[in-house]
Amino acid sequence: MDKDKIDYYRRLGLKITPQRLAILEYLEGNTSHPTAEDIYRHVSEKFPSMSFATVYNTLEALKEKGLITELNIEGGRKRFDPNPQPHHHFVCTKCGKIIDICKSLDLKIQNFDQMGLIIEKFQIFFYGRCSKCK
Amino acid sequence: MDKDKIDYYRRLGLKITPQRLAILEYLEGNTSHPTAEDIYRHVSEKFPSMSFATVYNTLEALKEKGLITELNIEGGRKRFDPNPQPHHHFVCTKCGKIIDICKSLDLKIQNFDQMGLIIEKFQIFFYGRCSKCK
DNA sequence: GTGTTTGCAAAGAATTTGCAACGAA
DNA sequence: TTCGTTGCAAATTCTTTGCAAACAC
Repeated sequence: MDKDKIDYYRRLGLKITPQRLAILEYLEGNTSHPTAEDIYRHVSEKFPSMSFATVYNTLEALKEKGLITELNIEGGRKRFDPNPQPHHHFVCTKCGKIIDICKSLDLKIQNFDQMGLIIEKFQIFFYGRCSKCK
Repeated sequence: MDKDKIDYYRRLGLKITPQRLAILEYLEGNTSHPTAEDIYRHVSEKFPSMSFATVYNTLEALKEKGLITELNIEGGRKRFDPNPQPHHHFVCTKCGKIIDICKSLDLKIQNFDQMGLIIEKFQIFFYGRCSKCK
């Protein structure tokens, strides 16, 4: 990872340790929506002494900075999504694959103020069959 | 609960035990999106000997019959929603309250077939502030 | 009677915590 | 030097399982 990017993370208030760097590198451009375990397995190849606590720690820090999103999808475990642009998700009900749906979807979100609600963001989960499973 | 309703559940293939009845009664019309623990706490007042296994058992059976939906919302624990009509959810990012959004939302879900995806259903989570927290 | 459900206790998965040692800035 | 991070192990939290007894139908 280049210095500019590291400086960017630092300016956000993240201390950059080698472990964190490895996690950031693994997440960068990753569209597989990994679980904490996926991240642990991958990064601990490079840092065999690394613990889960560090993974969760780092993920929590990244979440606070808005660099990743936590996805809670049926199946229990949390998944982490480093895609910074607003998007939605398709979940294959057979194989479990999660696909980013990046197209912007027009949604009439008027009338929420009448209900006294202020919407900050919304997230859509589509469920169905992916091209391999249909 | 009246006999007709019980018969309805029986015809779905559910054996109706007193514990299950109590769970069904608790869920009927319930819009609080309870966790398994909420259900356990409430029903165990009537059946102090009841175990969590029975709660999870029953919820699993109801889920299979399509009578309830499982919601996975940030925070880790599963929530259960007995509202049978298609709807979406608003989650208050401050107090955690979950509100049903029952209005039908037009969503252009064309083009998914071009991506090779077959959509069975979709679910929208809105995040923001509720009337008390804004 | 038959097969399912219950309750218990124990196991299991996923995540979080306490704390001493370490290391980035 | 300072304060946040790491690694370890243990603790928590939430959910599931195995099995004998009880129960619905």
